Amino acid sequence: MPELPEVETIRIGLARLLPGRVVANVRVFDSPKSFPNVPSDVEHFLYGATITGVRRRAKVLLIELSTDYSLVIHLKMTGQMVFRSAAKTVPESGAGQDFAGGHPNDSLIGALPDRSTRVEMMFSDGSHLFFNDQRKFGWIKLVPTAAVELLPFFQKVGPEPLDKTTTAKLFVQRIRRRNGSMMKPALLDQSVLAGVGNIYADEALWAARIHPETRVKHVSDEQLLQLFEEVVKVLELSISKGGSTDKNYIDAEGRRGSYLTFANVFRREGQPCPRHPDVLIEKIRVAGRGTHICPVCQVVQ
DNA sequence: CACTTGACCTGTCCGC
DNA sequence: TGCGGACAGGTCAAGT
Repeated sequence: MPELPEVETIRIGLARLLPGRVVANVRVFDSPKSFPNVPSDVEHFLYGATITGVRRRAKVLLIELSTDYSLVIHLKMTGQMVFRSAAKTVPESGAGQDFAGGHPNDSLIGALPDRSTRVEMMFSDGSHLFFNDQRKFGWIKLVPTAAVELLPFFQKVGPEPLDKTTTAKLFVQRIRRRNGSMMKPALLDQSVLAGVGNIYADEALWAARIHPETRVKHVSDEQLLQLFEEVVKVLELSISKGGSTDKNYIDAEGRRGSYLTFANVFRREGQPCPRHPDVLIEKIRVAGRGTHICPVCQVVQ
Protein backbone atom coordinates (compact mmCIF):
# COMPACT_ATOMS: atom_id res chain seq x y z
CA MET A 1 0.00 0.00 0.00
CA PRO A 2 2.74 2.49 0.42
CA GLU A 3 2.12 5.19 -2.16
CA LEU A 4 3.79 8.59 -2.20
CA PRO A 5 2.29 9.93 1.07
CA GLU A 6 3.14 6.77 3.00
CA VAL A 7 6.70 6.63 1.70
CA GLU A 8 7.10 10.34 2.40
CA THR A 9 5.85 9.87 5.97
CA ILE A 10 8.38 7.10 6.49
CA ARG A 11 11.09 9.31 4.95
CA ILE A 12 10.31 12.16 7.34
CA GLY A 13 10.64 9.79 10.28
CA LEU A 14 13.85 8.17 9.07
CA ALA A 15 15.37 11.55 8.20
CA ARG A 16 14.94 12.51 11.85
CA LEU A 17 16.15 9.18 13.24
CA LEU A 18 18.97 7.88 11.05
CA PRO A 19 21.55 10.50 9.98
CA GLY A 20 24.79 10.12 11.92
CA ARG A 21 24.22 6.50 12.84
CA VAL A 22 26.88 3.99 11.82
CA VAL A 23 25.97 0.64 10.30
CA ALA A 24 27.50 -2.14 12.37
CA ASN A 25 25.88 -5.25 10.97
CA VAL A 26 23.10 -6.53 8.73
CA ARG A 27 21.05 -9.72 8.98
CA VAL A 28 19.20 -10.92 5.91
CA PHE A 29 16.43 -13.38 6.71
CA ASP A 30 14.95 -16.03 4.46
CA SER A 31 14.53 -14.19 1.22
CA PRO A 32 17.61 -13.33 -0.87
CA LYS A 33 15.28 -11.35 -3.13
CA SER A 34 14.68 -8.88 -0.33
CA PHE A 35 18.35 -7.83 -0.32
CA PRO A 36 20.06 -9.25 -3.39
CA ASN A 37 23.52 -7.84 -2.92
CA VAL A 38 26.92 -9.40 -3.29
CA PRO A 39 28.58 -9.86 0.11
CA SER A 40 31.69 -7.92 -0.88
CA ASP A 41 29.68 -4.77 -1.54
CA VAL A 42 27.98 -5.11 1.81
CA GLU A 43 31.35 -5.65 3.46
CA HIS A 44 33.03 -2.67 1.82
CA PHE A 45 30.29 -0.09 1.42
CA LEU A 46 27.75 -0.79 4.14
CA TYR A 47 29.59 -1.95 7.23
CA GLY A 48 31.08 1.05 9.00
CA ALA A 49 29.19 3.52 6.80
CA THR A 50 27.59 6.57 8.37
CA ILE A 51 24.09 7.48 7.23
CA THR A 52 24.20 10.95 5.71
CA GLY A 53 20.65 11.48 4.48
CA VAL A 54 17.27 9.99 3.65
CA ARG A 55 15.49 10.93 0.44
CA ARG A 56 12.51 9.83 -1.61
CA ARG A 57 11.86 9.62 -5.34
CA ALA A 58 8.44 8.38 -6.47
CA LYS A 59 7.61 5.51 -4.08
CA VAL A 60 11.26 4.68 -3.51
CA LEU A 61 13.26 5.45 -0.35
CA LEU A 62 16.95 6.33 -0.61
CA ILE A 63 19.21 6.05 2.42
CA GLU A 64 22.50 7.74 1.60
CA LEU A 65 25.78 6.56 3.09
CA SER A 66 29.16 8.17 3.70
CA THR A 67 30.71 5.58 1.37
CA ASP A 68 28.96 7.16 -1.64
CA TYR A 69 26.65 4.15 -1.79
CA SER A 70 22.91 4.31 -1.15
CA LEU A 71 20.34 1.84 0.05
CA VAL A 72 17.54 1.93 -2.51
CA ILE A 73 14.33 0.62 -0.97
CA HIS A 74 11.03 -0.24 -2.61
CA LEU A 75 8.30 -1.27 -0.16
CA LYS A 76 5.87 -2.39 -2.88
CA MET A 77 2.65 -3.47 -1.12
CA THR A 78 3.41 -4.63 2.38
CA GLY A 79 6.88 -3.30 3.13
CA GLN A 80 7.58 -1.52 6.40
CA MET A 81 10.68 0.30 7.67
CA VAL A 82 10.61 0.38 11.45
CA PHE A 83 13.22 1.94 13.72
CA ARG A 84 13.84 0.79 17.26
CA SER A 85 16.22 2.65 19.53
CA ALA A 86 18.92 1.05 21.70
CA ALA A 87 18.61 -2.70 22.13
CA LYS A 88 14.84 -2.55 22.43
CA THR A 89 12.97 -4.73 20.02
CA VAL A 90 9.56 -4.02 21.49
CA PRO A 91 7.55 -0.88 20.65
CA GLU A 92 8.68 2.37 22.25
CA SER A 93 6.48 3.64 25.02
CA GLY A 94 4.17 5.97 23.21
CA ALA A 95 3.99 3.85 20.09
CA GLY A 96 0.35 3.42 19.28
CA GLN A 97 -0.28 7.11 19.83
CA ASP A 98 -0.58 7.22 16.11
CA PHE A 99 -2.02 9.59 13.58
CA ALA A 100 -5.26 7.63 13.76
CA GLY A 101 -5.51 8.06 17.49
CA GLY A 102 -5.73 4.30 17.95
CA HIS A 103 -5.43 2.56 21.27
CA PRO A 104 -1.88 1.42 22.09
CA ASN A 105 -3.11 -2.16 22.23
CA ASP A 106 -4.21 -1.86 18.61
CA SER A 107 -0.57 -1.72 17.57
CA LEU A 108 0.03 -3.35 14.21
CA ILE A 109 3.46 -4.49 15.24
CA GLY A 110 5.09 -5.95 18.31
CA ALA A 111 8.49 -7.39 19.09
CA LEU A 112 11.01 -7.42 16.24
CA PRO A 113 12.28 -9.25 14.35
CA ASP A 114 9.08 -11.11 13.57
CA ARG A 115 8.17 -13.57 10.85
CA SER A 116 7.78 -10.85 8.23
CA THR A 117 11.23 -9.35 8.91
CA ARG A 118 13.44 -9.63 5.82
CA VAL A 119 16.39 -7.42 6.76
CA GLU A 120 17.61 -6.14 10.12
CA MET A 121 20.22 -3.41 10.24
CA MET A 122 22.12 -2.85 13.46
CA PHE A 123 23.81 0.43 14.27
CA SER A 124 26.87 1.00 16.41
CA ASP A 125 24.80 2.65 19.16
CA GLY A 126 22.62 -0.44 19.54
CA SER A 127 19.62 0.87 17.63
CA HIS A 128 17.99 -1.14 14.84
CA LEU A 129 16.19 -0.63 11.56
CA PHE A 130 13.87 -3.42 10.42
CA PHE A 131 12.63 -4.04 6.89
CA ASN A 132 9.45 -6.09 7.20
CA ASP A 133 7.60 -7.34 4.16
CA GLN A 134 4.84 -9.89 4.50
CA ARG A 135 4.48 -10.55 0.79
CA LYS A 136 8.14 -10.35 -0.21
CA PHE A 137 7.49 -8.05 -3.18
CA GLY A 138 9.73 -5.32 -1.80
CA TRP A 139 13.49 -5.10 -1.96
CA ILE A 140 16.58 -3.24 -0.78
CA LYS A 141 19.54 -2.72 -3.09
CA LEU A 142 22.94 -1.30 -2.25
CA VAL A 143 23.91 0.89 -5.20
CA PRO A 144 26.58 3.54 -5.82
CA THR A 145 24.83 6.85 -5.16
CA ALA A 146 25.95 8.18 -8.52
CA ALA A 147 24.36 5.17 -10.24
CA VAL A 148 20.94 5.41 -8.58
CA GLU A 149 19.51 7.56 -11.33
CA LEU A 150 20.72 5.04 -13.90
CA LEU A 151 18.51 2.28 -12.51
CA PRO A 152 15.84 1.37 -15.08
CA PHE A 153 13.04 2.52 -12.81
CA PHE A 154 14.54 5.98 -12.33
CA GLN A 155 15.30 6.28 -16.03
CA LYS A 156 11.65 6.17 -16.93
CA VAL A 157 9.80 7.45 -13.86
CA GLY A 158 7.81 10.64 -14.35
CA PRO A 159 8.00 13.97 -12.48
CA GLU A 160 7.27 14.41 -8.77
CA PRO A 161 3.74 15.75 -8.31
CA LEU A 162 4.71 17.85 -5.27
CA ASP A 163 7.80 19.35 -6.86
CA LYS A 164 7.07 23.03 -7.49
CA THR A 165 8.63 22.76 -10.93
CA THR A 166 6.07 20.11 -11.93
CA THR A 167 3.22 22.02 -13.50
CA ALA A 168 -0.31 20.93 -14.36
CA LYS A 169 0.52 21.69 -17.97
CA LEU A 170 3.43 19.25 -17.90
CA PHE A 171 1.12 16.61 -16.43
CA VAL A 172 -1.36 17.11 -19.27
CA GLN A 173 1.40 16.76 -21.86
CA ARG A 174 2.60 13.52 -20.30
CA ILE A 175 -0.77 11.85 -19.77
CA ARG A 176 -1.66 12.65 -23.39
CA ARG A 177 0.96 10.06 -24.36
CA ARG A 178 -1.59 7.55 -23.14
CA ASN A 179 -4.54 9.00 -25.00
CA GLY A 180 -5.75 5.55 -25.99
CA SER A 181 -5.98 4.08 -22.52
CA MET A 182 -8.40 4.61 -19.69
CA MET A 183 -7.87 7.36 -17.15
CA LYS A 184 -7.17 5.18 -14.15
CA PRO A 185 -4.37 3.07 -15.60
CA ALA A 186 -2.89 6.23 -17.12
CA LEU A 187 -2.86 7.92 -13.71
CA LEU A 188 -1.28 4.84 -12.15
CA ASP A 189 1.45 4.81 -14.82
CA GLN A 190 4.59 5.87 -12.95
CA SER A 191 6.20 7.10 -16.16
CA VAL A 192 3.42 9.66 -16.55
CA LEU A 193 3.54 10.97 -12.99
CA ALA A 194 5.38 9.52 -10.00
CA GLY A 195 3.82 8.37 -6.78
CA VAL A 196 0.11 7.90 -7.41
CA GLY A 197 -1.27 4.46 -6.49
CA ASN A 198 -4.69 2.92 -6.16
CA ILE A 199 -5.96 4.91 -3.18
CA TYR A 200 -5.08 8.37 -4.42
CA ALA A 201 -6.03 7.62 -8.02
CA ASP A 202 -9.58 6.87 -6.88
CA GLU A 203 -9.70 9.91 -4.61
CA ALA A 204 -8.35 12.33 -7.22
CA LEU A 205 -10.61 11.02 -10.02
CA TRP A 206 -13.64 11.44 -7.78
CA ALA A 207 -12.58 14.96 -6.83
CA ALA A 208 -12.14 15.86 -10.51
CA ARG A 209 -15.44 14.13 -11.44
CA ILE A 210 -13.78 11.84 -13.98
CA HIS A 211 -14.88 8.23 -14.46
CA PRO A 212 -11.83 5.94 -14.26
CA GLU A 213 -12.83 4.13 -17.46
CA THR A 214 -13.05 7.28 -19.55
CA ARG A 215 -10.41 7.26 -22.29
CA VAL A 216 -7.78 9.93 -21.82
CA LYS A 217 -8.51 11.32 -25.29
CA HIS A 218 -12.12 12.00 -24.27
CA VAL A 219 -11.09 14.14 -21.30
CA SER A 220 -10.59 17.85 -21.94
CA ASP A 221 -7.37 19.68 -21.13
CA GLU A 222 -9.33 21.71 -18.63
CA GLN A 223 -10.44 18.58 -16.78
CA LEU A 224 -6.91 17.15 -16.83
CA LEU A 225 -5.51 20.40 -15.43
CA GLN A 226 -8.04 20.19 -12.63
CA LEU A 227 -7.22 16.54 -12.05
CA PHE A 228 -3.58 17.43 -11.47
CA GLU A 229 -4.59 20.00 -8.85
CA GLU A 230 -6.74 17.36 -7.15
CA VAL A 231 -3.85 14.88 -7.15
CA VAL A 232 -1.62 17.45 -5.45
CA LYS A 233 -4.30 18.30 -2.89
CA VAL A 234 -5.04 14.72 -1.96
CA LEU A 235 -1.34 13.80 -1.65
CA GLU A 236 -0.66 16.83 0.55
CA LEU A 237 -3.66 16.13 2.75
CA SER A 238 -2.61 12.52 3.17
CA ILE A 239 0.95 13.44 4.11
CA SER A 240 -0.47 15.77 6.76
CA LYS A 241 -2.42 12.81 8.16
CA GLY A 242 0.55 10.45 8.15
CA GLY A 243 -0.68 8.52 5.10
CA SER A 244 -3.28 5.76 4.80
CA THR A 245 -3.31 2.67 6.97
CA ASP A 246 -5.56 0.15 5.30
CA LYS A 247 -4.09 -3.17 6.37
CA ASN A 248 -0.54 -2.96 7.56
CA TYR A 249 1.09 0.35 6.70
CA ILE A 250 2.96 1.98 9.59
CA ASP A 251 5.58 4.71 9.72
CA ALA A 252 9.16 4.51 10.96
CA GLU A 253 7.99 4.65 14.56
CA GLY A 254 5.22 2.10 14.20
CA ARG A 255 2.36 4.60 13.92
CA ARG A 256 -0.61 4.28 11.60
CA GLY A 257 -1.78 6.98 9.24
CA SER A 258 -5.28 8.40 9.41
CA TYR A 259 -5.95 9.61 5.87
CA LEU A 260 -8.64 6.97 5.22
CA THR A 261 -10.78 8.72 7.83
CA PHE A 262 -10.90 11.60 5.36
CA ALA A 263 -11.26 9.54 2.17
CA ASN A 264 -14.29 10.29 0.02
CA VAL A 265 -14.57 7.05 -1.94
CA PHE A 266 -11.73 4.63 -1.24
CA ARG A 267 -13.03 1.64 0.76
CA ARG A 268 -16.37 3.42 1.10
CA GLU A 269 -18.52 1.25 -1.15
CA GLY A 270 -22.13 1.24 0.07
CA GLN A 271 -21.71 4.58 1.82
CA PRO A 272 -23.19 7.87 0.54
CA CYS A 273 -21.20 10.02 -1.85
CA PRO A 274 -20.20 13.19 0.03
CA ARG A 275 -21.67 15.22 -2.82
CA HIS A 276 -24.83 13.13 -3.25
CA PRO A 277 -26.31 11.94 0.05
CA ASP A 278 -28.81 9.73 -1.80
CA VAL A 279 -26.22 8.01 -3.98
CA LEU A 280 -24.03 5.15 -2.76
CA ILE A 281 -20.38 4.68 -3.63
CA GLU A 282 -19.82 1.66 -5.88
CA LYS A 283 -16.84 -0.63 -6.16
CA ILE A 284 -15.95 -1.79 -9.66
CA ARG A 285 -12.90 -3.33 -11.34
CA VAL A 286 -10.86 -1.24 -13.72
CA ALA A 287 -7.77 -2.69 -15.38
CA GLY A 288 -7.69 -5.40 -12.73
CA ARG A 289 -7.81 -2.97 -9.81
CA GLY A 290 -10.49 -2.47 -7.20
CA THR A 291 -11.92 0.96 -7.99
CA HIS A 292 -14.34 3.19 -6.10
CA ILE A 293 -16.67 5.66 -7.79
CA CYS A 294 -19.76 7.77 -7.33
CA PRO A 295 -22.01 6.70 -10.22
CA VAL A 296 -23.50 10.19 -10.44
CA CYS A 297 -20.38 12.37 -10.13
CA GLN A 298 -18.39 10.11 -12.43
CA VAL A 299 -19.82 9.02 -15.77
CA VAL A 300 -17.91 7.58 -18.72
CA GLN A 301 -17.37 10.28 -21.32
C1' DC B 1 4.81 1.28 -30.20
C1' DA B 2 0.61 1.42 -27.27
C1' DC B 3 -1.84 -1.03 -24.33
C1' DT B 4 -3.45 -4.99 -21.39
C1' DT B 5 -2.82 -9.04 -18.67
C1' DG B 6 -0.42 -12.19 -15.66
C1' DA B 7 3.19 -13.12 -12.27
C1' DC B 8 5.38 -12.22 -8.15
C1' DC B 9 3.84 -13.51 -2.71
C1' DT B 10 1.25 -14.28 1.73
C1' DG B 11 -2.56 -13.48 4.79
C1' DT B 12 -7.37 -12.85 5.26
C1' DC B 13 -12.02 -13.35 4.37
C1' DC B 14 -16.12 -15.47 2.23
C1' DG B 15 -19.11 -19.16 0.82
C1' DC B 16 -20.01 -24.00 0.91
C1' DT C 1 -14.44 -26.70 11.26
C1' DG C 2 -11.98 -27.15 6.89
C1' DC C 3 -11.05 -25.80 2.25
C1' DG C 4 -10.89 -23.64 -2.19
C1' DG C 5 -10.95 -19.40 -4.27
C1' DA C 6 -11.09 -14.43 -4.60
C1' DC C 7 -8.85 -10.48 -3.20
C1' DA C 8 -5.40 -7.08 -1.68
C1' DG C 9 -2.11 -3.68 -5.07
C1' DG C 10 3.26 -1.83 -7.18
C1' DT C 11 5.85 -2.98 -10.86
C1' DC C 12 7.82 -5.70 -14.53
C1' DA C 13 7.69 -9.17 -18.18
C1' DA C 14 5.18 -11.10 -21.61
C1' DG C 15 1.35 -11.02 -24.44
C1' DT C 16 -2.00 -8.95 -28.07
